[in-house]
Amino acid sequence: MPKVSDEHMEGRRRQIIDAAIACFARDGFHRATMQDICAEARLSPGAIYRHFPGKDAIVEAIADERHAREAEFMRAALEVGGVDGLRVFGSASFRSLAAPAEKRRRRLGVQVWAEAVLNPEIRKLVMRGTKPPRDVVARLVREAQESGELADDLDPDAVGRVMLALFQGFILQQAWEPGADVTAFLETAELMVDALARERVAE
Amino acid sequence: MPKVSDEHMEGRRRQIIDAAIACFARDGFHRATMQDICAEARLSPGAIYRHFPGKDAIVEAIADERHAREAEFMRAALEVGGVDGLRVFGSASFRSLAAPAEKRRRRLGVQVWAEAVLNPEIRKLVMRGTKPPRDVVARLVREAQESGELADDLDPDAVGRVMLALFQGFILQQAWEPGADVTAFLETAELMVDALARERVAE
Amino acid sequence: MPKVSDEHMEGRRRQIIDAAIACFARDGFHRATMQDICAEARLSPGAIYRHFPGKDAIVEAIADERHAREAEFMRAALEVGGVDGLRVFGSASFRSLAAPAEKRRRRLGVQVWAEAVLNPEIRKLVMRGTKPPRDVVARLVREAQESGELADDLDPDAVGRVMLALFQGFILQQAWEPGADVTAFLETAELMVDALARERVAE
Amino acid sequence: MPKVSDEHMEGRRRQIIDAAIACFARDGFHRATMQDICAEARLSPGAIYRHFPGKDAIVEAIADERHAREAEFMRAALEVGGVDGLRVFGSASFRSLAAPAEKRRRRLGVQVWAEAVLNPEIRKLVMRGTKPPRDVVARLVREAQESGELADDLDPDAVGRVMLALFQGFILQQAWEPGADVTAFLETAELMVDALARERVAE
DNA sequence: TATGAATGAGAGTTCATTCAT
DNA sequence: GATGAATGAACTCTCATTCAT
Repeated sequence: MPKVSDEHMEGRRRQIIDAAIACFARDGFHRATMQDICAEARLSPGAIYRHFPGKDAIVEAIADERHAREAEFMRAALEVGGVDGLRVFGSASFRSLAAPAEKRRRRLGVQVWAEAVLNPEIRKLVMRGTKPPRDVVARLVREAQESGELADDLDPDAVGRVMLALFQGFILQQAWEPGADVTAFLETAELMVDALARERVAE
Repeated sequence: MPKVSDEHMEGRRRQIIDAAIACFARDGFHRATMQDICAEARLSPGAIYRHFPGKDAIVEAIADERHAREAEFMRAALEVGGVDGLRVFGSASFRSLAAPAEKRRRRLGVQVWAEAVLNPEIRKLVMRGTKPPRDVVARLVREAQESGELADDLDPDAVGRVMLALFQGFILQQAWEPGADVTAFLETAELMVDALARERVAE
Repeated sequence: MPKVSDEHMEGRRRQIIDAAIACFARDGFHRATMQDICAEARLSPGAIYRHFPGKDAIVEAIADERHAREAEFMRAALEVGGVDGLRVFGSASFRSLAAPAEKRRRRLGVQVWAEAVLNPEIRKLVMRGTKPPRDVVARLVREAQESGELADDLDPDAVGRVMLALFQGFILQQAWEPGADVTAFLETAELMVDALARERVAE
Repeated sequence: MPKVSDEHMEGRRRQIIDAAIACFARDGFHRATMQDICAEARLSPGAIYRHFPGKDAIVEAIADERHAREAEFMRAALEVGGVDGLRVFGSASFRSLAAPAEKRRRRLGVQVWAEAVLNPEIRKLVMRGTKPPRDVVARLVREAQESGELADDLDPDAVGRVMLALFQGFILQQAWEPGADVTAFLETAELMVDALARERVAE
């Protein structure tokens, strides 16, 4: 039972992870019980423990999954390059999170962040997801500095952190107020980036 | 020791809240047990339940306390007014959170945010703390627009949200990496604000 | 401070017992807390523990109080004597319990009975209250047998138990259904006694 | 051991109820702890909570079980009918409770009564058990009145209550004094019924 | 004498995890 | 491989009782 079993295994993992995502987004990691996840996945506890050694492992699997989504944006941004690449990356990332359908994703994200503060294992996983985007931004900033689009005194890594912070704050605020004005937020963020670039051009 | 003063009562509340803050920052709301809080406060369960009807109430009391800290910064910023007020408010707020001693405060803050996503009561409390700073920023932006320091097409409320997002992302990142480069982050954020203002002046 | 203190002591005891009666009748012995009794008595725990060594002692004091009420009926019944004395005693006892105002007394009585099953101390007290009425009935029956009013084959002690049982069942049923038809019950019970006597006369 | 039969399920319920009956009869509802019941049932807390949502539910299940025992007596009594049916019902019911082996049952019964005073849910259940016997008695009395065996001025429902009261008082007294003279009590009660009937015949 | 804040053992209940079937 | 009944440690919260004031 080799190949079929592997596919089956993978299918079960997905089924469990999806159920867990639904439960965790709804109730948080601690209030969601394994029984809740079993019910949501329509699986028995035994079946779940065959695929994950415990509740924490499911949390970790979810934390591990969170990145990778932006890989596509990053590739596209790097192709464009420079300040325009920055803009592409920024607005693509924002838009991917702003959709109402992403409400669950945002709620879950905040849970993962809080857990990452407490649990080094989770933190490692989460940072494995946040580091690449920051590096992409830093690289784009460096490119823009080399081409004269941006001032040299900007710290590329710090810009990476600042842009990440904007995303994070945005996700958090939307998790609290799903109806918050998303467009104005994005536009304002873009204006700030543009200002940095435009003033350079204006010199 | 009967008939104690209100001061004593208030002192006990502080003692419990401080103990709870320590426990929650260390282990999170859900992993910290009432026994942990009792041990930390060197008080018995009964003593704690005399002052709070349950664990949730302590969480709420803590969430309720989180704001008010910025009140001083806000007052100062409004006195200065305009883009300079914005700068004062921004750097004061950042600096107040960047100190290593605030590590616990940052960790706890992230816990509260996650809880606010799940618990409407906590959310209400948290937003009662985030709304005034956002409003102060919006007011300073409007002043700056009236005096011509900032472009009219900036949405003042959105700027409030963007600045709040910067703080939040900053706290989160520092909660994960207490050694992250704080100065560069702050400088970059200030550069962005300056850019908005400078380009206006440059026109 | 001799006499004044004694009166005061006794007054406090009454105050506490009355409060406890109210609480126990409302919630039962186990659900009523010492705090409830304190609140009802408008006294502090310390004050109560000065007069009673513990909750059980209050229960015992109450169980101890329950009898004595019928002493007057018993005296009157013995004066009348014979079957008529039986009738006097029966209807006086019933009537004293049937009044709506005695609802609390009935509820409390049932609590005490249940406790008496579990607690030998309480049981002793309760039986100290039930034995004399049974003995009075037995004595009246013996009188009636001697005067020929009742058949000799009646067991006087058993009649005492039967009459006590009628009271107890009546109290219980009324504790469950305060609106139960009391008059019909009493009349039926009297008819049964009368039948015993009448048939004797009829011979 | 998954997917067990309904029989197994029912068996566990019995096991738990039996353990609870033993504990409650010994210590009362409030002093018997869930741990006691677990120990008596040789089951873990979790196993019990799979079958009952809480301690109260076990109490209710027990209160609900108490009736039904008399169903057989009632059927037999109704077959016989009239005053003889009354006698059959009475002595069968008494004898079923008088056996020393029923000591536990009597103790538990008194606990349930006390609880029924406080808890409407239990009361409803208990009265669902006491109403049918009362109604059977009332029906037999009516039959006896129609056939001239009993006087028309007897209130059939009140006779039902009186007979129930006799049982209840008897159970209570025996719960207090397991060695009380049962035979004499029953004989006296029968004499009272007989007297009512005999005097009618004698007219 | 009275107060009431404080104690702390222990209550009912939950839930991550196991394992016989 | 899947099931789900069972486990039992650990949780939050209660409340009879004490004792410094």
